[in-house]
Amino acid sequence: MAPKTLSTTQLRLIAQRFKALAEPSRLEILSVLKGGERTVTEILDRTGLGQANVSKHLQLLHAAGFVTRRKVGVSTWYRLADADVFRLCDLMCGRVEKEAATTGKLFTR
Amino acid sequence: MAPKTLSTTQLRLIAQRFKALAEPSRLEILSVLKGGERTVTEILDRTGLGQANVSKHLQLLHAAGFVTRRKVGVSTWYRLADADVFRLCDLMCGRVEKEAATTGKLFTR
DNA sequence: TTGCTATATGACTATATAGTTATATTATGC
DNA sequence: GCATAATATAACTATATAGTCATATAGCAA
Repeated sequence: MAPKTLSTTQLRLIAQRFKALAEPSRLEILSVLKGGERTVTEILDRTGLGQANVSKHLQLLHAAGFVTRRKVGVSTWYRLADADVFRLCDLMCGRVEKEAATTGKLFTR
Repeated sequence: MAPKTLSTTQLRLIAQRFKALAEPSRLEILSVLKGGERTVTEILDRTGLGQANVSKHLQLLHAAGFVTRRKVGVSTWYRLADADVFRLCDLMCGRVEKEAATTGKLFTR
């Protein structure tokens, strides 16, 4: 079972994973990967982000365990590691929507 | 129902909330609040963090909607806004534990 | 070999923010 | 009024990192 209090190390590890989800660009990349396994080039095309930038985001997401990858020839295919990303983002998205409902409406775009 | 794709604004709002959970000190504060409503001074005593630092973290957590507060006399009592923090942290904690199980064991402390 | 494509990485800049110190605010008691 | 306590905030420093540009690496084709 889970311990009552978390060690400093555990707090750092958990915070590090939240940080991986704490950037709009990375959330956008994950959103693309929600559609299925993709190459880096496909992610570039669908997000419009810079190549080096996407590559670094993918390294970070991989280090955080949110995506897996496999190399095929000259390409690298990335995919979501599991369904936790959905659960986490859906929870957060629900909060934002709920707040928008009380605060007023979400600005258009 | 949830939209298929998220707008830039929504991505920013969701990322901002993840960022609120992306710091060990804030996770520690939330962990303290898991034990119930607390004043700032109580949080200071239990975390050992600096006063100004805790105050700023609490402002941020409040702005992100994770905690509510009420003033009583000269004190401010903070408490968790809802149970989402548990769900989010438990999900992340589960990931860290699972990874620790495969990677090797978690370093002691 | 040369050239081309896909991806990764190093160097750099600009920005955000955690933490600290000092100060301001606000409520209470005398 | 004044003093004290609890909390918030402003100014500052140090560090982390998102983004960009240039370059490196690696596979494939001719």
